[in-house]
Amino acid sequence: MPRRRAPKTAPRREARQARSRATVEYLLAATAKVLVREGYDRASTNRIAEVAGVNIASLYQYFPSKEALVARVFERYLARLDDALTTCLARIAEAPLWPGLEALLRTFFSLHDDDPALHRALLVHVPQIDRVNPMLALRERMTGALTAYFVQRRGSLRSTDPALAAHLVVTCAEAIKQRAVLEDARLLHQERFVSEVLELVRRYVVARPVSAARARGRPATSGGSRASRRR
Amino acid sequence: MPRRRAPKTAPRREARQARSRATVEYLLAATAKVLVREGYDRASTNRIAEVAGVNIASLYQYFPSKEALVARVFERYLARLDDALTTCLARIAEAPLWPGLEALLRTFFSLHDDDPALHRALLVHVPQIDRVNPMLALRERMTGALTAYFVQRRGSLRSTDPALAAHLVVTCAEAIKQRAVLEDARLLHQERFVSEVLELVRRYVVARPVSAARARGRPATSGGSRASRRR
Amino acid sequence: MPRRRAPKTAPRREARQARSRATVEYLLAATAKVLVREGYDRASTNRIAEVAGVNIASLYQYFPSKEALVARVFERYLARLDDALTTCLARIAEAPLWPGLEALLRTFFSLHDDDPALHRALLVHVPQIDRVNPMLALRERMTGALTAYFVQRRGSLRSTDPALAAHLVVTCAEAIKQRAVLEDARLLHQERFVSEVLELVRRYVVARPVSAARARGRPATSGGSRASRRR
Amino acid sequence: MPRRRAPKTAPRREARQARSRATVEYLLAATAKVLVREGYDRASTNRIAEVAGVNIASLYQYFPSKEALVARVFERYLARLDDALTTCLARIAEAPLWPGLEALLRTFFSLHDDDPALHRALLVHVPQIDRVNPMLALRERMTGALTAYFVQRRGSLRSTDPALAAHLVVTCAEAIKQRAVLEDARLLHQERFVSEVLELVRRYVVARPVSAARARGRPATSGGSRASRRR
DNA sequence: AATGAATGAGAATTCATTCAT
DNA sequence: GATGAATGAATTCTCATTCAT
Repeated sequence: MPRRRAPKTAPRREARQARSRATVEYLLAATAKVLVREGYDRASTNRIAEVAGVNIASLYQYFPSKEALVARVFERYLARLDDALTTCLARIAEAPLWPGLEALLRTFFSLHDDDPALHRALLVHVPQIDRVNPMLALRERMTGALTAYFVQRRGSLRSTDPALAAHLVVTCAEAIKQRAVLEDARLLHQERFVSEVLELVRRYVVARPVSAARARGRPATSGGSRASRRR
Repeated sequence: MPRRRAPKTAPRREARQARSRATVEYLLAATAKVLVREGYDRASTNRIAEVAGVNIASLYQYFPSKEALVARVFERYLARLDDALTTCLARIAEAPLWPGLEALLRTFFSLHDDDPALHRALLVHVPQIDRVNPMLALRERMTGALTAYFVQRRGSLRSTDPALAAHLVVTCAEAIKQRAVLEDARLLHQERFVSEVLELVRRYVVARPVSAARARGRPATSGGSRASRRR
Repeated sequence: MPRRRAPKTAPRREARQARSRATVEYLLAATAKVLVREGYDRASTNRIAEVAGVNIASLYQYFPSKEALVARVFERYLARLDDALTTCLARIAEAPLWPGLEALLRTFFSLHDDDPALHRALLVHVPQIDRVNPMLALRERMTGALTAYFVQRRGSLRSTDPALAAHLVVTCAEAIKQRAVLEDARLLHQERFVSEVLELVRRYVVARPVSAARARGRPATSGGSRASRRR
Repeated sequence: MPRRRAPKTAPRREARQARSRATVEYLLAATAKVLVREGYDRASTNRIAEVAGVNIASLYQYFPSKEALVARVFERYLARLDDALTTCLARIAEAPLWPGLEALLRTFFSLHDDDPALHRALLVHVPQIDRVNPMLALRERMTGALTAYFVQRRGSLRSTDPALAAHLVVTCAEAIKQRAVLEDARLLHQERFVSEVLELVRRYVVARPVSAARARGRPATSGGSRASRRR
């Protein structure tokens, strides 16, 4: 089993024609499937090609390594989340501190269910420090955006260190969601759970905790439907 | 590479004699070393035996699989943390809600540096859902203990769901520490960082946020030295 | 077919017990056989292991690569020649220029027939510039020894550059033998052929070409049987 | 890697049109380049096509195999040498034994530097017994021509076996040049080196070694510029 | 005539694990 | 009880070559 010292992840040849694009799709679908059913370690390139019904050599024409395949699957999986968060960030650009942040968190928590099993597999099996790990990139982008968001609302922010606050909020929110996905994804649909998490964040972030009544006012722009459900 | 479907982890034979015990020590030390230097995937039993200077057949006399070796290393690595937390829990058995919890958290954050590289390797490479993962066990025990702790102090607890509160506190604390270990272990020594984290937890946990002055009173029993350093 | 960038040739583990030594022998024999029958390119490690009746993994326990196997076979094959030449060099240490050189050349030409097919395969298929090529080493040693031999007999040497003379003599002798092995190994047994070659060398090396009669006097110490056969 | 048992080398289709011819040129240039830079083994048809900027299927439209490509490159590389030797042979058709032979050898030694790296790659990596190896063909032609040349000058020839003499001369000359190309191509430009080699041949070939003065007379027709440099 | 795509076959190498002494 | 040796089963990755459009 000759292992590459530094697994390459750059795409090899781009699929242009319809047929090859289909091949790539089969491969990615098979990767997800194998990842879910057999785990990262057992997901060999041969197995993936077999499940995809694609020749192993074709696999290597489009992906230079197993890592590249998994990274691509991961990226795709995160793309929706990325889009949703980016959209939400735009929407709350003018919102006050808390309603905006609440909307962002609700968006984050609500978008988890494309394929929970795949989500689990990706979280658990993909080594987390990999520079390629697209979740790291997303996390960093989010931390940056949130820091900027906090800086612009310094007046309402309790902490004097917006970057640190953003770091902690992102870390906690991600961890809470991650554990829920791994252990019981339904939690993320339960308003009892979600609002408890929101409370945790709000009390940390917002400068002078407003009265509970005001705090529970509807979030700025998004997640409204969900927010109203609470009551 | 014939992979066992269900990796065994039970110890095979008690190493009672001195020589046997030495062999086991060599093996565990080698496992840690290889894990750190080459990562989980590259840590083969052959390699470990070689580094340990132990015959591969002897390795299998004491450990039924690679997983068993790694699990044992992990357990050992967590043993100190486990001890410290258990001790601390005993000490704060009678303490009020916050000082006790602060002491517990400080203990948790301060005990991270036996071998950061090993810590990193274990965190990153060992699949996290593994039933064998001793960190899951520790986490569950801690969540249970904290739930009990909260139940006993219901009056001071803000949340009406002690179990959920414990879950969130454990999840966040673990995630924050884990990220620090992976990215910059020195953070856990910086009072600015630690007290920000404590603030996050305190505001969530404690019923009526006491004034800052009272909140910063010294913790109940342990972590005192560190706490006193603050002022 | 993941190819090593720099093929390793250092031996891996030495075979100590009788059983493993036998395994190594089988492997080397199989390497020679496959080399002869199928050529260097077709001689895969899998094929060699199969022919040897040895598990492929065992092969890799003793040899880190195909190159290492071939190099070992080559070394062994050259060992006899090396020995014979070294012995002869000792014998002619005190001999005059020509008889000594003739003895050396006769030794060189006569020792070719352990396994002509293997010889052919080695000559043809093993890339010649490979630093590992043991023939290069032998050639260099011989050139050095011959240079020293010439220096000590400067008076009788026609050329004023012993190193260059040695270089040319070694080059030509090797090439002539090599071509004979490749095309018609019997030539090396025909005195007509051999003495023509000797004449070529003698006329180049010896200062004042002695008369043919004297030149054909018996060589100093070795190769005598063969030499006497001539007349 | 499905290897043909008997690699075909016949050209598949005449490249009559301009574009086709250009394609062929690109392919041959790429073959040479890859051969030099990566060696024979690594020179895959895919790689060659890629470097040539030619579709792999087009490659197979003009060359039936990798061997055919390499053989064609080899032929081209030898064509100049072949031409030069043929021309020289014509020129010395009426020359006396030695001056003619000297001219031929000087021509042979002087024509080596089109692309030493390619020369080296071809010498080292192309299996030498290959029936396709164009150097064998050239060598045979030269040996034949030289035999005829010797036969016509029997009177001046020392040996009584012109064919054997030609064989030895060709073998030695080729070997000397080959080693020079592999180890230090500049040697072939140094008159000290070349004239030593010439001396070796002259003493073997010419019946009654003429005096040094006469032997160094200018060669018959070609290589004169170089020869004149000597004095 | 050219090209994008596909592929069967196989090469090198390693792993986890068990035997026989 | 320790050790040298052995091994079945994978794994990654490439090659020469052919199709289908």
